[in-house]
Amino acid sequence: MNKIVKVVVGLPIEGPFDYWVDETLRAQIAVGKRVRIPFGGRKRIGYVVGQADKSRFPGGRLKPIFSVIDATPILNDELLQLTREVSIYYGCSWGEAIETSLPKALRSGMTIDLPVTENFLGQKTSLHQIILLQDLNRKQGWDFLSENIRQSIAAGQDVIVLVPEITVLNFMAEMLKKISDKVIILDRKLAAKEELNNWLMAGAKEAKIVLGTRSAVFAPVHHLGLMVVIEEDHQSYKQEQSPFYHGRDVALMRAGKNDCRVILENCAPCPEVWWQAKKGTMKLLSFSTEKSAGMQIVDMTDYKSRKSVLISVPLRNAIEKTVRAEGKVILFLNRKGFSTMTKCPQCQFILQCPRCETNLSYLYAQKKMTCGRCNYRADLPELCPQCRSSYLRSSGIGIEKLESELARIFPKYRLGLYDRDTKNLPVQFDILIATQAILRLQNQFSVELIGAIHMDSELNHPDFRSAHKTFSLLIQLRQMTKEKFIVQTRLPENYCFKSAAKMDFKGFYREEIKFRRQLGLPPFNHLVSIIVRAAQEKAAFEQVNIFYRKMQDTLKRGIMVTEPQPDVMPKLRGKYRFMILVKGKSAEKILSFVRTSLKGIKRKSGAIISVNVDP
DNA sequence: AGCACGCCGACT
DNA sequence: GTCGGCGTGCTC
Repeated sequence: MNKIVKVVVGLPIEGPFDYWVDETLRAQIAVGKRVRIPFGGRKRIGYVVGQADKSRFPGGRLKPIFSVIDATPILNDELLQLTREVSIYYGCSWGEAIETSLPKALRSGMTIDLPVTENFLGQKTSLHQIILLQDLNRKQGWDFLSENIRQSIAAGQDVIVLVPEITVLNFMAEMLKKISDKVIILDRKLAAKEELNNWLMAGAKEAKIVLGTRSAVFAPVHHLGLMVVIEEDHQSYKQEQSPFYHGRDVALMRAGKNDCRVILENCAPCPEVWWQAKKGTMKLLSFSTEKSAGMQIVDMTDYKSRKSVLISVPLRNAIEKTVRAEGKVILFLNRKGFSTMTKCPQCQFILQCPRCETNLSYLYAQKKMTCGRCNYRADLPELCPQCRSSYLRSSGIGIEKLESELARIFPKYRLGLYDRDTKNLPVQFDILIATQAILRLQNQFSVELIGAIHMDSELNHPDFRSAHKTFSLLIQLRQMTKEKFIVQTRLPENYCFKSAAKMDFKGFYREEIKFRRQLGLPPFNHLVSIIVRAAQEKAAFEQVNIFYRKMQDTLKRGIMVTEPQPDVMPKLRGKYRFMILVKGKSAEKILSFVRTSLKGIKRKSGAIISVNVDP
């Protein structure tokens, strides 16, 4: 019965693979344990997913496993099933899904001493219910959340709370410690040893709160009662490498298996999620604002002619009034650094990243040119590197340039900067000039006035989520101001601004859903994006077209394929990128279509194809 | 993902 | 003649 084990590995190949188990190892074998195996001529770690008496492997005699690593399985049935489901949905191998679910210490084969605990999979412990919590009132929203968490803990159940990133995690940790003294933190950025320790504590028997980033959705808790996803649509929940999973969606999968409750929290929910609530799959719970700060839209088309006018008259007046009354101001500009383009006025040469071909930004504080996509850095050249006859001129506005403009306009005001790399909020300031990184602190402080310098850059992105992203930014910024919110735009008639000004959520989602329906975008279809990348542009281009032609030939009903186009990032880290979008009702059907199309096509050397479900 | 096997150009 | 290019295919 246990002569043969079925093993999967953390590689993009399906398996499972059969191995022979020597008699001396048979007693140790169990599903969910790690084993050391010979694989493709080298030693690897494999994960036992099954046992058998005989193998159907046609290749003759099986290789024997070297050893069994774990005394107790590190994966219980629930996590085995969950990772299996994740692998099917996102189109990766089971082994890859298992590997992303584990702390790095365990992937590297470290041995551990794990106590034996049973898990409660399949036992109906609570009502499976999904709540979409729209929390525009921090007090009531928090009361609701903490009450739910408290109830689960009191019932002896575990709670998993997912947060988008570390600042929110630290803040939430303090809040959650008021509810329970057992708050376990899980984050891939922890040191290997600490990560493993916390992972082990997450698996302990007593009820606890596991607080973590994306990967904490796989926390090995045994009696899951509630999952909370804070800022449900945050970008960081989507893994940008294979497996391209979304933390929120895996949370929903996991909750479905365990019959546990889910609370998805967001001020301006993702339209896909909003639609679920509208259809009744989820319950929408809205706590409205006690008092909403006034929002004023300033039409900047009038300012077009006058050069270098960043601050409109109404905004300037509001800043003066606020600072005079000893209030604080945030000016929002979603662009790091000083300038965004550096050009030679003589020969028109533009400084670009050698790997991404994007214009380099200048970081004034660091005196460096940098690429916003990769981590390329260079010094600012004295003269034009091409014609050597002129100094370079910079244009394009980042927060550092805005700071210098403001220093000119308001020489007496204290100015501060805040972006992704800012560690601490400036201690004293009258005006804080910030990128969207400021939203990390949205629950931690607020100001009297927020001015958005131009909100249009987001809206002009060729991304079907851009309208919602803009709306969401507007709503979140508005929540951070106590008195006034001024938005400068050249698109004042756009529904994002109009509905945000009126706090008209229904209006916004009605428009957005209409737009999504017309174009057959989520939630009405699933999207799968296929990115073909290669160092040689020709290789990438030819590969994507080979693939596209094959897809055309084998096209199925209900599946739509767009023509290949350069990706939003046409070149990244030295690789040219082309994209195909596939649309269809079911992600699984799209994926199986993509798989069959992929089979037997001619492969161009150096071209890499990656498949991203729900990009 | 690696690594081995396999079929066409410049070397001692 | 052989060394080696990377194109193709497999890993129990």
